[in-house]
Amino acid sequence: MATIGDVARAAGVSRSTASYALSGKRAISEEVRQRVAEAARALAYTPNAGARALATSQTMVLGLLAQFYEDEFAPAMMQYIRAVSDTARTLGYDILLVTEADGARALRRITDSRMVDGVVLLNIAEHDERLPVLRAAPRPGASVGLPADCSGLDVFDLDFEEAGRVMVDHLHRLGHRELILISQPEHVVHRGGAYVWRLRDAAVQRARERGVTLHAVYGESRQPAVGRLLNTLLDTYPSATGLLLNNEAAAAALPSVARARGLRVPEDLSVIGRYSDDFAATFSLPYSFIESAPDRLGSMAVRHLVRRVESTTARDEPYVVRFISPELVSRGSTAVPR
Amino acid sequence: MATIGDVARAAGVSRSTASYALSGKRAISEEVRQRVAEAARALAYTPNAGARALATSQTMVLGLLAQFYEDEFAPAMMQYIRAVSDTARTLGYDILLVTEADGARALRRITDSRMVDGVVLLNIAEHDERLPVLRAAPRPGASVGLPADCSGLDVFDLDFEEAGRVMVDHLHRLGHRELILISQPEHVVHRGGAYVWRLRDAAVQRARERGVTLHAVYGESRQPAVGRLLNTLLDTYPSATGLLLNNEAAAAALPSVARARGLRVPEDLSVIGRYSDDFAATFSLPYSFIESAPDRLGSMAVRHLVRRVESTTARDEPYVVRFISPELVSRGSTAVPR
DNA sequence: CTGAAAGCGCTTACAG
DNA sequence: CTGAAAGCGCTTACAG
Repeated sequence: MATIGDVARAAGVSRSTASYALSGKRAISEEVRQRVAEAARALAYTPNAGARALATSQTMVLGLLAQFYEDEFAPAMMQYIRAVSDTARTLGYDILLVTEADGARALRRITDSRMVDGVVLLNIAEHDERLPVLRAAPRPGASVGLPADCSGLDVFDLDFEEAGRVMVDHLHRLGHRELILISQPEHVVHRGGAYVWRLRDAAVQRARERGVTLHAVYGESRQPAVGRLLNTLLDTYPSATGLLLNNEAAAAALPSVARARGLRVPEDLSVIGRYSDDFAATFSLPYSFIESAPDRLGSMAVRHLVRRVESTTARDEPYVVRFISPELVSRGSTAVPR
Repeated sequence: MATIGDVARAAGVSRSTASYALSGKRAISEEVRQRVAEAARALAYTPNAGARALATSQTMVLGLLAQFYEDEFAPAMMQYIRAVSDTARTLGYDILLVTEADGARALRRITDSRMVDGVVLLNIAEHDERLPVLRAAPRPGASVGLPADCSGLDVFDLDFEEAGRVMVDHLHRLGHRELILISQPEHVVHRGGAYVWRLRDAAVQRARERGVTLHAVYGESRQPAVGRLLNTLLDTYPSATGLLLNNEAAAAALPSVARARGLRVPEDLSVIGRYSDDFAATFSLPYSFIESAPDRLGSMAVRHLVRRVESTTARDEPYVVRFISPELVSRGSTAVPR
């Protein structure tokens, strides 16, 4: 493989001149610039990334830390990964994907060894063990998801409280007075999935304010348990007219449960989910839903991170916590109660 | 961040001794070894990855090239990515994930710049434009999926021909004489998805040999089209007693279609799918299926790649093409025809 | 068993 | 506008 030295020799200039001609970081006579460009082209010169990283302390790589849990409904994760990866590439960065079970250790490894210029944390927990590591790390980070302590990183998340209120308000306005809310399984809360209780608590409170009866339960994340649960709930609360789903697996299972029970949506039951448009397409879910916007969140996280990485002034700006407002996408699955 | 020089100074030895003490690559007195280890620990020393890569020409990073297509059923991809990532980490490698639309260009970029020691290609097409780039690249590669020309890389795939035969034979043995095979959409074939016609052609031929009528059609990849297609086919071939699915979206859509038609499986219809165990769990598919084994394939690809990367003898061994034998996982969805 | 030195391939002040 | 040189942080022959 050709080095900058080969290019310089071929162009008849010094290595520094070749470097400057290629980077454009100082004035170069047009003639020399062309000779260097031509030599680089002819030799198919590509800078050695390691050497450049060593010289500049920049790798043009971002770490992406994804956590996987056995008991979790996986299809949602891919969209965040794609959003982060695509946005990063647009900005000139590659992605080092880390799926190690011990996220804290992995984070330390890739930042301490200077493999990455910054880091995006996915699937963040309320008291995420990666956070102290990130705060002590020599590289900045951003998270998708809201931890209890947001110091030392930029945070991006859906406004789950508002999402809960929007769900309740929407059905209340249509005249519903008894609703069921199925959240993620309780162990997701124990693991630190704050978005579960954030939506739930806000929905419960809003329901109380509106005089709406809300049966808030924790769900399951797998079939057939989640299907059974849906049936049990519909049996237990026959007078409930609306179903709120902060649980992807439950949403994916609902169509077949509804069909089996001969339950028409929205005539017999109004339904609002919380997932992404892409998820709805994959599972062909015919329900109105709060868009969880993984693409927007992933993209925002990367853009902010890159800004912090690249600008010396941005590096020391205060950290931000940014919420996306929930958008209710109508698919016609809500109506005046029966 | 501490450098090897800092460690050496703290331990009162030269940098080379510190390096050797840490790597164990030459004999070191136990006392010095301990002093160096202690100094490294105290200073939280982590080698700079770029510097090490420059000195050793090894990055300990593997590239993972994933292609995404708009018209594709995405959930399957994640399992390959996880398998590759987890296996790589086990072997001491990190993963550079590239999702760029222009895969050939991306491949050239990461290999020419020496960002990676080797490369895994996912979602490979029959005449994949990344292949010539890989053959010319200074780094070895492995693919999951079988291209037309396997020269210059290691290839791993499910034996889709055998899968087609196993499906037909299984139902033939039970007494079925008329079957429907739903493949991926035809545009997947046009794009170079050879596994589609590999399974299809083998199934067609085996059916002919066995005297079985096989209606082989291309499917859809999205709802609601795929649901409509299922209904149309079941209407068109009412005497067919078995359904073979080489199409994830169709498999995911079948339960609700069957329920809507009051169709019992396997009493009225025997069904065999082709997907992974994980996919079956996610969509709670109650059908017997040929395991597509993304974890095994991803893991094999990485192991072979790493062997080639690390061993000078393996580097020049002939390239391999390895097929996984299809395993029929019984879920009780096949029976003697009605 | 240990050290001084060269070299990996870049970038960027320093000097002219 | 251009070049010679230093330096980024490692590893590894070379020498003793």
